[in-house]
Amino acid sequence: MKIDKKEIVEKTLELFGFEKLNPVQKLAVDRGLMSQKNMIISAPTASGKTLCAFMAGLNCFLTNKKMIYLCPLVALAQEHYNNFKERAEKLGIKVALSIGDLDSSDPWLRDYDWIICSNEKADSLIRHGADWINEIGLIVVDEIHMLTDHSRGPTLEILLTRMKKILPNAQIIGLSATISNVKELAEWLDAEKIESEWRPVRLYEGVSFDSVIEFFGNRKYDLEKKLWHEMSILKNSIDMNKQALFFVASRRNAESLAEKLSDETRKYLSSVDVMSLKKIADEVINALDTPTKQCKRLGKCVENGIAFHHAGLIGKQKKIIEDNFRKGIIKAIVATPTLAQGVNTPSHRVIIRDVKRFYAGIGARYIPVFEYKQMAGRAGRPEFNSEGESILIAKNEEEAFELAERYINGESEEIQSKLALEPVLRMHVLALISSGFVKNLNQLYDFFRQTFYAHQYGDISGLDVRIERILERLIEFGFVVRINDDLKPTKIGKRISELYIDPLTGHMFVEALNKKVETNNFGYLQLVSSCLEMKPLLSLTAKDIKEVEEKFMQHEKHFMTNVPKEWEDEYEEFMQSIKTTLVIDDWINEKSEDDILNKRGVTPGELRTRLTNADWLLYSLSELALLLGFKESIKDLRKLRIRVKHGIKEELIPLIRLQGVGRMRARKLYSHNLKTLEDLRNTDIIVLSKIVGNSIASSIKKQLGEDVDQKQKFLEL
DNA sequence: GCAAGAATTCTTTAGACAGCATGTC
DNA sequence: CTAAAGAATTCTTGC
Repeated sequence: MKIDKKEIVEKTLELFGFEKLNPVQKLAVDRGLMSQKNMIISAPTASGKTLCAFMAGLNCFLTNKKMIYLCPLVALAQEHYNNFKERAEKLGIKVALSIGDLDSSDPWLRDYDWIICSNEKADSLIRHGADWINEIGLIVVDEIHMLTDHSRGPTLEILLTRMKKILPNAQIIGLSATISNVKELAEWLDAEKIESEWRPVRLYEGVSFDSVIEFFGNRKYDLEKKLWHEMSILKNSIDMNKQALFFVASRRNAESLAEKLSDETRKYLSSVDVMSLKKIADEVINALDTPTKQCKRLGKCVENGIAFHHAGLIGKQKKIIEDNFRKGIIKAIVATPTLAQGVNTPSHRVIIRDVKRFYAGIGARYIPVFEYKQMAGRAGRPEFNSEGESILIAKNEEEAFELAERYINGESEEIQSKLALEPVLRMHVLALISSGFVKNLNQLYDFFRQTFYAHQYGDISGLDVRIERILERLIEFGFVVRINDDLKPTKIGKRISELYIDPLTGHMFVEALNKKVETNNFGYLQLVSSCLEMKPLLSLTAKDIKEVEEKFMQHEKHFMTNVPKEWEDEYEEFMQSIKTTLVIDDWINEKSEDDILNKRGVTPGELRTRLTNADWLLYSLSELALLLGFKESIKDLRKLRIRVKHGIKEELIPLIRLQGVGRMRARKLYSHNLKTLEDLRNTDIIVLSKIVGNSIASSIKKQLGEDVDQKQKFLEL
């Protein structure tokens, strides 16, 4: 299908199945969306900002340039990818998804027109100096308000500053939730400011207290007095045949509320629901090899139509829940704040129960208005209703008014550059020098004068001081060399930047490798567990302490990091790193997943992220060992990585290479005295089938280069 | 003497990006 | 500038 510039709007509407542009989209088009104007489009969730990006993308495609679409979350990148790919391909546009664990290098991206990636991936691509970057004509920044995030905002800020410099002619479109200082941001990017409060559904914001839900003059519901508060709201929702999405402050709260609610909801389910829910519950329970306590608990809730949702679940379970909630089979979700910023899971009703959250060292505090708006914004499903309701839960009338004043009438906080925070700054100063983007002191300081930070605060002398301090450390670490005013990366500095690890971690690795200790796997794992990248560390509970102390004594000689004394501040953290090590150690010694999780009080999702992180860090460590010539370490680390990846003891390494053989099957083969590929080759396929089943057996034989057709036929008879 | 329920103490606290080379049960 | 809720444990009460 060919397309002309005049048809962009028309074609886009057709592809998405809309009649006409909505007010936000129309405004953007009128103000120059298709004439290369930079723009910040600030509008509520679900107001169709993505469509603007799509149109601009088409426009860009017609000029033979690439669009890069930046997302703050991998899950969002995937969602947009699916959304775009299906439609854009009809117009001959090639869409690619580039995220961390999917692919490494970039050359293949050259052949694509639209590249969807996470902010960090884009940063990494630039660090590696991908040549196709110059072909970018449009940069779309989804959720550009991420700029204000403590931990990940600075990366986005640096990325944008850099892209602006490399691609002075590219169009930049920032998509943002409603924020109060759009103007400031727009000025920085030299962009047109498009602000709108338009929503596809009307949002009623209310408060619930004393058995009523009050929408302040707009409407009011009376709740059943005999029920407890949350239940009465849910009952009220179910009576109207509406779904409910509860937001609470912690995982524990999410699980316990879901469980309590589910006890009572089963009586409101139809027999059709019961059947489909049973099926979903089974899926959720069997998402892992052996169901864990958490899986069972979730399954039990789902059976009754309610799910909890938080980061302790694995991706598969989250997806099942999100999908079935969208389909309307699951009636309610109790979630932690993840769901407010993640994939699109709208609900007719959103109930915000906890507005206070614990901040380490400070205690419980009110969450920002911005976060409230994000959660409330999830209310309303355009395809079914023309309205949505968000409800705050208050204990009494007094609190109800207080909450309404603070949140419903409140204005979202301004976004603020967090660039001055040292850990992130450290990483980016090294990256700038490593990629040769900045060649001397002048260029370095000059670069930071073009950031949002400089634009926002004007005075950047404070920042300069920090940069200076960081530079000194990088030189001290041997990652950067300074000759007069020229700055050059060292080999190791460059590698650290490419590996995307914190320079402090890099330094710790180098020191550890140089430290002449007789280490072992436990030592390596402890080293990796004490990295910044592994934080937050798994918490140490009363029942762990004994074993952690035992291991501490047992491996005292093997630690590659500095071992703190009991009275030192670092001691606590050190013990936590041992706990994390313990969990990984259990895993590579083939403890069952369920055992590990139960015994250590860890959730499946947590275990998964720790293992991925450990693998990445072990890889980085081995790369540094390679660069520094520590041959022994490289060998050890290679083996260790395989073991961490698959959760196996060393003896299974030869078997794990086979496709279709994981930790379970490898162990099974081994226990039948089949210990090497040679053993397998010498074993008859019929014998093998008895152990691992027909299809795996023939797959193994095929992989070993044997023609199995004949015997396969025999087996089928 | 015992169990239900009240009172008190203890415990814990959201989330998730990146490298690289191939394929879990 | 350091809170709140759930879980576990102990205490009280009523028979």
